[in-house]
Amino acid sequence: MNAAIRSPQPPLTRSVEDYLKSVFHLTSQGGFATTSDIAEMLEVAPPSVSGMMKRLSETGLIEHVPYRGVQLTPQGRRAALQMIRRHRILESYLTSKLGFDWGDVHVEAERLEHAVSEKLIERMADALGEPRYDPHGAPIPTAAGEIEEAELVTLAATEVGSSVVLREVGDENRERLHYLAEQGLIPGVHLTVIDRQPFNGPTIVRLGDGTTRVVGQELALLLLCRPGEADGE
Amino acid sequence: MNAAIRSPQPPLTRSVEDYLKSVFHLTSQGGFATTSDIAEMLEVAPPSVSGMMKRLSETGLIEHVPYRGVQLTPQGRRAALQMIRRHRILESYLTSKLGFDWGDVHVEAERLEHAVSEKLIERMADALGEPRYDPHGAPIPTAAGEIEEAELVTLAATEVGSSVVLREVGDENRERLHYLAEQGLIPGVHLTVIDRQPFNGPTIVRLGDGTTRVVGQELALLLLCRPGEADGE
DNA sequence: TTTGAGAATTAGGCTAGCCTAATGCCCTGT
DNA sequence: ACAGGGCATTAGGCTAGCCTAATTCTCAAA
Repeated sequence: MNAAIRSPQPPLTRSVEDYLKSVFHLTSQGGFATTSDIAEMLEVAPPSVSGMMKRLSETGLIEHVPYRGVQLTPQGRRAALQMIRRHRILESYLTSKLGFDWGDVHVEAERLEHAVSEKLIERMADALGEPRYDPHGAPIPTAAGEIEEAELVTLAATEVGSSVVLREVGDENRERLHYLAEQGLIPGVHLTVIDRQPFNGPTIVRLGDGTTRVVGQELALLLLCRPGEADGE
Repeated sequence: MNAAIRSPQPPLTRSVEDYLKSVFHLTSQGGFATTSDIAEMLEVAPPSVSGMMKRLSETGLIEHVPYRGVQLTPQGRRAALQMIRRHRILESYLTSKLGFDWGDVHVEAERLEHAVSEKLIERMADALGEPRYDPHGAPIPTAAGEIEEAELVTLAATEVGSSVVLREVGDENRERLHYLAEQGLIPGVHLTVIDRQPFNGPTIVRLGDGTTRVVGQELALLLLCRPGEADGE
């Protein structure tokens, strides 16, 4: 067993790194990542995914159950978390130190994450004071490969009358992020759920300053909240 | 003429960017860059260069005179200078803002220069106060694509008895750069050329603080100096 | 003026990643 | 129990970049 382990393992290609990240995200709720989900996420054709999955399972980064899907091996998970750490540290650095807008950092980080050295990432993390969350509120894996798993619920699923804290915005679309920031809907803000219209209608929330927002279902599904009155961070 | 120009020109690949940089450096003294020089600089086989030169001349980035060599077209020169700007801004940023050693920044910048956006480079340049020289003293091209051309002479070619200012270290080797820094031989320092041993022997210089250094020919060829008593920068 | 060394190019092959078209598998609904 | 839809996989092809081996060109020296 484990014939796939070679001592000086070759560095991963950009493509491989992207595939691993996709599988990580698609399996974060448990279960398998399917070929077509990966294909859609990476914007490639399904046969390209099949081919890559074969290669990755040969090198021991994923476990492939034909016609069922894939999961990361511990080795694959480690690599994926490293990429996610890079991505989120980069996003944090670009916003904090170089004045980038939170709607712009994703694409920038997406390219840079494949080019930065471990050393550079740790210097950035250090300069930032070892941040635990990126600008969108997503947890940053530690250098050791641990990631916080919070139990968050989408704003669309909160109970009317309850109070929640917006913890994370699960989106990377520039325009949507700009809009949300304008509305003051950014990680850390306290929300009281005033009402929700039926038939997947909008959720109405009150912010800390007493103003209200009407949040459509599409956006409400992206706003991940921690229930309860508790204070943020 | 100029059928090669397409309106939405495709982005250059990493390889192409590297070839253009090589040609730029190899032709900086005028003349043609030869296939084998490019091959050596990029550590590829000569036929790979021939193939790439063919492609690049088809896309109008270089001018290829078969069996003679290549030169950059204005378009190719623009692209090369952009890469060099990126590289040198990155080196400057890494040393100034993230505490990197001047011996380490080259390899890091070499990877990053292909992944950074124009916007990021300009933010970095801005954060640095639009630096004109990188940590090794090399001039940074402007965003508009202009680069300073100074008339420098290697320390090995200076006149015994003259005073010079060390302006630039034309090297990217980690160990050599560390050694030079230890010796205080960094851009900006004033040197008086005390003596030079015959048969390509070492050059002996006195620093501003009165101490002397014995600089072997190999290193002396890398130290680019501005002659005369004039003050630095 | 010829010749041969050395440089450049052409010929032919390989891998990584992608594609489309063809085929195969799985499972649900009748 | 099986037919068919939908997803996955295999088959076969393409490009960018690299390689080695074979060939061609250039130029200087005899």
